[in-house]
Order: sequence, then C-alpha cells, then structure tokens
Amino acid sequence: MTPIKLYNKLFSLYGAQGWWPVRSEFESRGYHPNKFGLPATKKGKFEVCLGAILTQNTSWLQVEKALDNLFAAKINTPEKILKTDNETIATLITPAGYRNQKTMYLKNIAHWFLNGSVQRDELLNVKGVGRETADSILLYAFHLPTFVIDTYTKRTLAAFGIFEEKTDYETLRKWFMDNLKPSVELFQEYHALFVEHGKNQRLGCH
DNA sequence: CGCCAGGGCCTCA
DNA sequence: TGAGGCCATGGC
Repeated sequence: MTPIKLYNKLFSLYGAQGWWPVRSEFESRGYHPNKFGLPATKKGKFEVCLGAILTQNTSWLQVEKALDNLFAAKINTPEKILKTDNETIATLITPAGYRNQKTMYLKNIAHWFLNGSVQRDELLNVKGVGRETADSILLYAFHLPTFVIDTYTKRTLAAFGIFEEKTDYETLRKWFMDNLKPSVELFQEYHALFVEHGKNQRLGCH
C-alpha cells in the first residue's frame, strides 16, 4: 500500500474535507471544501494557531465553544491574547479543557506569532507546541507542505498493517513526505481524511 | 457511568 | 528514547 493509494481510498470514502476550518474567513463552521488558499489574512492564520492549541486531546466541538467565547470577548489577535489576564482566558476556554495549561500555551503561541519566524524548529521550541501542533500550523495556517501525523493516522496505518501503532512521529512523517510529491492541497486533504476516517471508525466500533 | 477527544510536558529509568 | 503520570472538560 503506497501513500497515494491509501489517499485515494480514503478520498473515495469521504470526499473533499475543506480543512482547516476558519470561521473568521468562511461561512458556517469554517470548512471550505475545494477552496484552497484559506486562511488569507493574519486574523485567519492566528485563528488556526489558536485552534491547533485548543484541540490538543480535545474534540473540535469543544474547541468551537472556546473560540466562540474568545471571539465574543473580542480576543482574536495575538496582542489581545497577551494583554488579557490568565484567569479571564482560562475561563473563556474552559470548554476545551486543560484551561490553565492551554492559557499559557496560547500566550506562548501569540508571542511566537508576533516575534518568531515561520520555521518548524522555531515552532517546536514554543512550549505547548509539539510536532503535530507545529505541523498543523505550518500546513494549514502558512501553507507549507509538511505532513501532519495524529493518533487517527497511527491507528489507520496500523489497521491497514502498514506500520505498528507505536511507530514514532518522525518515521511516519518521513514515510509520507518521501513518497509523495510536496503538495499543500494534498497534505491538507490527506490529514483531514485520516481524522474523518478515525471518527467514523470510532462510531462503528460502538 | 466510563471512555476518550484532531497532545504535550515532565520525570525517571 | 520510551513509558507513565499529569493536565480538565463535556459529549456520547
């Protein structure tokens, strides 16, 4: 099974996903299937950064509630994240869980957004940004062709007998990137399809 | 009611 | 370097 064959299989099952949802730039819940190039503004890119932190080990439904709270309070820029006190942010993002940790992580990513550079190594040095979060931000906010690995990816690869589930992140990322032409659109859709497939598998098992 | 979400950090071998 | 504990909340 090659990466592209697996992609075609998943795409035939679920179709275009339209990730990453960017509600400040697109209607409804922010998904924009077959419409690439989003986010196009700094505001949208920062929204992706916020979501990438908030969704750590948390369902997207809860993240949407946390983002709703932040945006309703007009806290939607790195400057406002940094100037708002921790307790206020923690209260607003409560639905997404880990409120105290994620409050610090949001401040860290806001500082990076204003002062850092868009490089993987630099993102990985931000406390609260691991490999998946870094790759998600690079791929979906800044349109750089890096491959995102998550638990659904590992689970699906294991189910197809391609890799053991405990295989480390960088090994899997390298497998995709060595065997696919670098393509932001392909990488974006592919990761989204893994998540969609993972969700469906979970529902199917119950 | 128990499981687990679109992880990551820290500690300790 | 890898396994285990910890972080928090809510949908199902």
